[in-house]
Amino acid sequence: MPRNPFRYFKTSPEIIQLAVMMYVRFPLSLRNVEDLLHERGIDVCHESVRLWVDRFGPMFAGKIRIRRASYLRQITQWQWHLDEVFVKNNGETHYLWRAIDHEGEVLESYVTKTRDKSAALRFFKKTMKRYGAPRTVVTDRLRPYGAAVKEIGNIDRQEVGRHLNNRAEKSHLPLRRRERAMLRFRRMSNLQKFASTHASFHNHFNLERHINHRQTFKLRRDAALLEWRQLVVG
DNA sequence: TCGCTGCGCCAGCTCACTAA
DNA sequence: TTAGTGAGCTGGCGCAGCGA
Repeated sequence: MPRNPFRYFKTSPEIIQLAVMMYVRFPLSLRNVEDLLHERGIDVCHESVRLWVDRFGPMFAGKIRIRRASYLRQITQWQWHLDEVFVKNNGETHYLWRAIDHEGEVLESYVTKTRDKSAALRFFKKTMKRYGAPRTVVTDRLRPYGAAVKEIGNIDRQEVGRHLNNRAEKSHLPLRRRERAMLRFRRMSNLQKFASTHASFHNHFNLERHINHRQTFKLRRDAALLEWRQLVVG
């Protein structure tokens, strides 16, 4: 029988879940979330929100990943789009590697200090360990990708093109918005943890509003919210 | 023991002010 | 008009102390 992770917390799991969702999903600061909860008659300090996000964010993200696992197994072997983006971390430049599938689902996020062959190789192996080998890999012209793909033995599956990888480039935008709201990340471990959590939340709540009819979008939004609320129960 | 709070620190950003 | 500077603000982070 697994222990209830909320057993010591004085605040109800529903409120904790709401606060975590607000902070991770939307570009809000800890103090913004504190104010919004206060508006609903919930009095907590911003530090409690930080504690909850740190403790329960990865837990919720893990549950989302487990629930989407069967869906991901069906589709993720089609095509991967890989891209890396630099992120300032306490003044130092780090690189956030991300793998996106052909439907815009964020498969993996990985933070490294360098942008070389070994970093690309680690990222590849980590992603393939979780999802298996893709049919095709789309990358930009960054050389470490070619070297890593060659070492893995998938060179015939790599597609390189200036505009082919727009899907991956565009997928950075939500994280960039979030980063701007946070002003910066301070620690590499926090960046890695937040990037993974943010990706899971984004996958769950990304309902492709722009390509669905309003009615379809509303149904999918209700379903996502219902599933989200069941995470605490399940 | 552990959640929660309050406080202070640090780094980055914005904007008003000043000098050239 | 433009570039440089510094004060003030914002938000993340660390930590000590309180209370259940």
